[in-house]
Amino acid sequence: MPAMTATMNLSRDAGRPGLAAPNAGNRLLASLPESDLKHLAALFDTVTVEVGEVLYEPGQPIGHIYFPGDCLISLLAVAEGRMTLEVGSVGREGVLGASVALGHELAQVRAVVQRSGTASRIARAAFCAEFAQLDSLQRLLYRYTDTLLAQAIQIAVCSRFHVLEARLARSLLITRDRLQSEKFHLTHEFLAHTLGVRRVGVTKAASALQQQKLIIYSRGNIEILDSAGLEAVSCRCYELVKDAGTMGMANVFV
Amino acid sequence: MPAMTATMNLSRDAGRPGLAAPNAGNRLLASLPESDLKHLAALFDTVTVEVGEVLYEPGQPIGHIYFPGDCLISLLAVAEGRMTLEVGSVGREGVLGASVALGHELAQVRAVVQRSGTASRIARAAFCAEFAQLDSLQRLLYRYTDTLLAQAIQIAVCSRFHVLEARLARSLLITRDRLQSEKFHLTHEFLAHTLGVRRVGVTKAASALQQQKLIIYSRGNIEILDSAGLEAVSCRCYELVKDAGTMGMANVFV
DNA sequence: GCGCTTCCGTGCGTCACCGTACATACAGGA
DNA sequence: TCCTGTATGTACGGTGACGCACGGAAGCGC
Repeated sequence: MPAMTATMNLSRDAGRPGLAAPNAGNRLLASLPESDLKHLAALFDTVTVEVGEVLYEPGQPIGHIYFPGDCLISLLAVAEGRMTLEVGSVGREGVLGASVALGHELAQVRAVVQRSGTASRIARAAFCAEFAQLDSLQRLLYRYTDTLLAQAIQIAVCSRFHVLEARLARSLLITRDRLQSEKFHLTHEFLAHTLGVRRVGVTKAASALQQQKLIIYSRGNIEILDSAGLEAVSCRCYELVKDAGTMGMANVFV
Repeated sequence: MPAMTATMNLSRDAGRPGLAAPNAGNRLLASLPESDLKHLAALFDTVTVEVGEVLYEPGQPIGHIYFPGDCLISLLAVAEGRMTLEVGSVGREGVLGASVALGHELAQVRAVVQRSGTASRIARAAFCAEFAQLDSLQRLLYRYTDTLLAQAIQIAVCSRFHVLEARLARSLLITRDRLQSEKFHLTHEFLAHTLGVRRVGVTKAASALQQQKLIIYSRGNIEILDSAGLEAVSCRCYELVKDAGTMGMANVFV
């Protein structure tokens, strides 16, 4: 059982110079009309979240809605016991917990910080009130929820039909895309949770990828050596999820 | 390879007496404000769809948006080859293809008629135009998309972690709830597609359920004998999906 | 009654992944 | 330097599902 600390490091960000927007770099918020954005600004905190932090737990009430800046949140669906499966991830293009505005007060999935960073957050009551009034916000959230659905569907088929090695390759490629870096930190243990398999399973698959000189890793520090080769062994789900994650947003963020 | 006929039996329904609403009994449409509904009425056709009919195919452009009346549509995510997995189903409480209004012109999943019946449909262009103007419509669709997401997530974990027998039981219970009947027609072949397994796998699991006197079946005619017993062998996903499908709609359809 | 299609049942070898247990290796603090 | 925790590697029997193939049985049209 890994250490998923539930501690919370908050740091109020009282308007840095050069940072015009009151958000922490979240693109969903940034694409709101200027007037709506100003109106919302006062209701937001900027917080810092750390790797491993658990923001939501299934069945627990949602206290705050998060608009990630440079952090990355992993959405883990939880079956009984310690069996989990990543059904999506939320970065600066998205939002976490928006469904409270539709009446779902309890979280359905576990939300774990995959990369630490900042996020703008807003209390539930305030968010619901604003949601009811701002059509621009509703529209954005609808659009984003639709892309989450597309992701979840693709992950469902993928984890049902594709072998672990291909799924691991896909997962690594997606992580690379999101983090914009060929090197990142992910232990086999963490990957096991996102892929819904045993840790040993990840070790076997990862070691196979390493023997093919596609990746190299040591104590959680993973580096992608051969991006094209990795795509070759990965399933097509990579491209599908990748496209769904960006294309859906295309006509919003021009 | 089963017969999934792509034929299309259309039958224009020019306003039956006693049928005040211009929809075919769809509750999503019914919950729109009267004024909006009247405005939409002229744009809709009422069509009849038959079991096995394929309304959408992944990667193919979406021509019409369907608001089911008494028919039931199964959403099958398709991996390469003939591997499919049901990620949700759409009845009178929902809508099929609404995501075109968000710019997704191509279907992501296969949509197959599971029970024949009527549906109100509208052409894509007309739908997009209305969507842009009617806030009430956007709001409803957002809410429904959110419940679809909840379903898809639950199905993803379920098909990853739970054994076939439990998943089959869950699937049968959900079908019963949707069809409001202890008896319905579903072949092992069809179930195999929705569960993402071989037909023989379904036969084995179904035969196990039959030996436990939970169900009885013959040539596609399935009857649930012991509802409680079936719930016992099914996974908890049944209740979760069931709740998600109704509770999300609670404060709309009072 | 005959043939055809649909639907269901069974058997067999293979395989990916599981659960568990144990071993090694590196890292950082005391 | 030791020590403890984290991270990774290996091994082994078990099993649920796979792919394939074939057999039987029930309905339907002719």
